[in-house]
Amino acid sequence: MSDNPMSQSGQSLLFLTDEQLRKGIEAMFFAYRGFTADPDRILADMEYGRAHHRAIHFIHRSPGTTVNNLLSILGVTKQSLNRVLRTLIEDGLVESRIGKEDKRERHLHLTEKGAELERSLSDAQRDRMRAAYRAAGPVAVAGFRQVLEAMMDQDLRRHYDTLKDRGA
Amino acid sequence: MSDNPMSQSGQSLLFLTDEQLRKGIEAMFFAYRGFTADPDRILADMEYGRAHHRAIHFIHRSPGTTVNNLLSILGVTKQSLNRVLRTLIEDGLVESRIGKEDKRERHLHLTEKGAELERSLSDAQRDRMRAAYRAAGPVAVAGFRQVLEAMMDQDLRRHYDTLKDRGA
DNA sequence: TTGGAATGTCAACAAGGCTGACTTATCCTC
DNA sequence: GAGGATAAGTCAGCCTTGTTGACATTCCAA
Repeated sequence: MSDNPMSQSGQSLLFLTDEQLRKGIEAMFFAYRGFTADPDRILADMEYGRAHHRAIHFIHRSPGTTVNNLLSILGVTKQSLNRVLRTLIEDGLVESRIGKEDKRERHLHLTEKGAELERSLSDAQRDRMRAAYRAAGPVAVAGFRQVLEAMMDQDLRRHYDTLKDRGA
Repeated sequence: MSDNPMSQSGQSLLFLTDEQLRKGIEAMFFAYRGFTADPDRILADMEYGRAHHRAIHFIHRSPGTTVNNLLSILGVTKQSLNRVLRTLIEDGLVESRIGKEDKRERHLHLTEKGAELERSLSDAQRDRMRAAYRAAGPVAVAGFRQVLEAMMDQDLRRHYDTLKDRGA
């Protein structure tokens, strides 16, 4: 199972050693903590958590999305999402409109108040991302995105691509 | 707050637009799901969760580490860690040895059984990481690591560097 | 028109974070 | 040697956010 770094017709595959992979795994772990730290701090002051942030983010990205669609993006059960959604609706951050075509569906939109929170959360997260991007430079950023995209599950990748293409 | 892509003496800063940053944020979100998916599947069959995986990983990485040190790496409270650690010790995956120098300390080690689980978890996670690395290539991987390292909090970065240097 | 499929809601439970208060054992300094 | 500081562990109780199960509503196709 251990790698042979110089196999494959002499081409250097040193970046595929177990040691390099382990470093990548730990980098993901620590970086993700930083990635969520700023929004988490904002949310902690209110009675919301990371789940609320995720819902707000994707409703902002896809206004009018249905609960079912949101469900498959977030990868949680509808009961779990529902609890989060209910508090957001009660607090007047999200609006749930009964579908015109199919009355079983609920279409989700941010209210002005919801959009405000979304901005403060994504500003915080973007600031950190921008600092990291700036420090690493454009070539590194391209590589960063490539590796992340290759790391996704295929069905999640579908959602990601759909979102990616929309506002480009 | 919106970016001016062509500022800074004509140098292209297109990779710092809000849109690019948003794509990076979503890439992190979806990729992290993939990153944890395989170990999660293995753990779900047993009565363990992601918290157990993290403890096992870092005990494996730093055999003999103290509870306090593990605490600061994982960034959780001792009550939270203790719950996890207790089950691992009871199940014979982790051994807790009283310190030779300082008898207040407990030094943590994986048992053979614990090392076995660690291998099966990290094999699964490494397989995915390897596939992503291979698909993206060495240049992309270098960029990936640079951006992640720039994204960490400074105090976490310390832990990361300490670990990184050890087995290199 | 009726039964199955899909959408969404309510209730209850579990994992794993958290705080606070406390004990025990050990170390170290005055 | 006494007393404060430190390492570890414990108990109790709370919150968020996952889960399953049961159920109502709506749509659509046989």
